[in-house]
Amino acid sequence: MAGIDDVARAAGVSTATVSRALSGRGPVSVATRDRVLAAAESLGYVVSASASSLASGRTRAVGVVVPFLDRWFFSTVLAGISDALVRKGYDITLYSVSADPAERRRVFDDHLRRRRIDAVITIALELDAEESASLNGLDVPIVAIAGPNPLVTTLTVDDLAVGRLATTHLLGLGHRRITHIGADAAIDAGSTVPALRRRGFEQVLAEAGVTDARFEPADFTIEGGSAAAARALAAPDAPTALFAASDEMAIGAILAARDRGLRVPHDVSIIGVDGHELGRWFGLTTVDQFARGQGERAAHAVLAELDGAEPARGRGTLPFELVDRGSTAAPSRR
Amino acid sequence: MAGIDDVARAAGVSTATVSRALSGRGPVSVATRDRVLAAAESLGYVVSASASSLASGRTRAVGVVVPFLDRWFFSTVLAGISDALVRKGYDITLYSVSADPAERRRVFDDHLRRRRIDAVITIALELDAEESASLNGLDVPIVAIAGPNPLVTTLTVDDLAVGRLATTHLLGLGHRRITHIGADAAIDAGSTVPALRRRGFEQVLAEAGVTDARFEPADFTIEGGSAAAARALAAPDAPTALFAASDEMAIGAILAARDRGLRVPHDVSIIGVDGHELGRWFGLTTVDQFARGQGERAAHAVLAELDGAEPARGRGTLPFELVDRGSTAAPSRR
DNA sequence: CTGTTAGCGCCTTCAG
DNA sequence: CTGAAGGCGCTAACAG
Repeated sequence: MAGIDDVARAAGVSTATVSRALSGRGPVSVATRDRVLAAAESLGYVVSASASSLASGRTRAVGVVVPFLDRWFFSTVLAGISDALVRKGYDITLYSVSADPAERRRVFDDHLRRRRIDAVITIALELDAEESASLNGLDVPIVAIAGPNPLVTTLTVDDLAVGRLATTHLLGLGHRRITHIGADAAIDAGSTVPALRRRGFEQVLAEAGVTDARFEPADFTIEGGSAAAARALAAPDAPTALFAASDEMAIGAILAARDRGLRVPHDVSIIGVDGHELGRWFGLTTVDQFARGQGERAAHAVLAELDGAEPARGRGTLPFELVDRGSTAAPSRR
Repeated sequence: MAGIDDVARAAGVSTATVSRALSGRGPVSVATRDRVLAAAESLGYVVSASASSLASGRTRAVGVVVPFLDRWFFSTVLAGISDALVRKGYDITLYSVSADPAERRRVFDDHLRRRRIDAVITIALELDAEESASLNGLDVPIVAIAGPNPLVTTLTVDDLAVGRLATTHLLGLGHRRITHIGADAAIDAGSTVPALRRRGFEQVLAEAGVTDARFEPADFTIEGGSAAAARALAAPDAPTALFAASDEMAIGAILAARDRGLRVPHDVSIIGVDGHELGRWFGLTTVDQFARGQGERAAHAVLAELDGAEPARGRGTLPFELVDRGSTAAPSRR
């Protein structure tokens, strides 16, 4: 494998000049640069990441930390990040943190601290104080796609508003008996994404004078959503509408409704959150949060900081939008 | 950030000893080792990946190359790989190659050659000769999860047998008019996964004396499968069964059948391939190929080679299995 | 078992 | 604009 001195020799210059020509840092005459580029090309020279990193402190890699790889939202955000980063010549180092606390600690205390990355993006991770500190200690740009976390720079959807939007939509159609399907977190857990969506739901209901804010816990899977919906719909005074905190749960709800012989939206309206591609096939009305775009935004934010931009302190705001595909309508009964 | 000499000083030994104690390579007395470990721990020392790689040639990272991140099969295999690798202290560097040939070349000619990884796993990539050569030139263990490719070590499902199994199942139920929904590749393209599944289909049909091997091309998405099924079912002499080369297409086919008012399996039987988790919700009969397990297998294969095992030359065989969930039955008409 | 001593391959002042 | 030279932080012989 060719090294930098092979290129230097072939181009008749010093290794310093090769380095400058190839990295674009420091002045090199056009003629020299072309000669170097040609030599590098013909020798198939590619700079060694470790040598370059060791000498320069830059790695041309971004770490991405996710809690799940095999769920739609995460792989879609990841795809967005990858697109944007590859285009700029960055590699992605993937850190998948499991539920196991010991393994999770190892990722933060060991893997992430190997100085292998120039920046970090976390996706929907609830970082505790220690983890936030550990990330900040890396001394690299960090962007968290997540609910607001005062400890790191975040890019976040206003999930309170998301919850309000979905609920307002149902209320506007005339629904009064509405069940929210969401995470089981204690509502006062405060700022987690599921808690915010739920609080938005309750706020709007309260403002409309609806005192009956129903709730069924579920785990953000189709299966969980299906079970939660089945429980809700089995009640004697069944809800006329379901608001699920994710599209996967909403799809589960649609399947559960069908199982009970209920037509959507005639017998029960269902709305989700996410913009899952599958939603289209179920005619699912949802609050789209443009997952892929979130990944791209995060990547751009991180790249900008690496280019010397001011770290976007605090919170960036991510867009969301109601997409009506027909799974909600006015209630046919009261 | 603490360096190796800080640890050496704190433990009262040389840096060489610290290196040996921490890496486990080379002899160190238990007492010394414990002292070093304690010092490292209390200083929060983590070895620098670039310095260590440069000196040792090892990176403790494995590259994973995928064509898509946001499709179920790929993210599921990736999750399997990640699980197995993280447990051994390896990082994953992700290379997502797009359809754009120029970008694709950059991944093989530039990114992968930065000597940032100790091994490579490719998922369902059809490598041309140049790309295979490029990978082999890396001089690291390579495992390709893919159709047989003589140029690199592969871990492959016998997709001819998969095609035969699905078709035999339908034939056994009494179907004779069967449409295969698969990739549009010319059948003689030979050894690609979709081509093999299709060939298995045609072989079994021919052996049973069925001369009418129907085919509809599609792109492995729900949407494509739906459109292909719609075309097939619109024919005057409509098929009584559909064999889709992926579960996503099979789900699309189920949706298309429903759209036409057909009941599955009463009016039309449908079988897929993959073991997609969603299949359960559609009662989809499929040939499961255990995607997550494939990732784990690949990771273990690569780790074994890194541990000095002989490269498993040639092809490893991956399991598959018919899972009957009820979307196939005897034809009700002829 | 442990310390000393060269690098690993490249980047980056510092002169020229 | 270009070259010389000293590290970047760690590992791997080689002695002892």
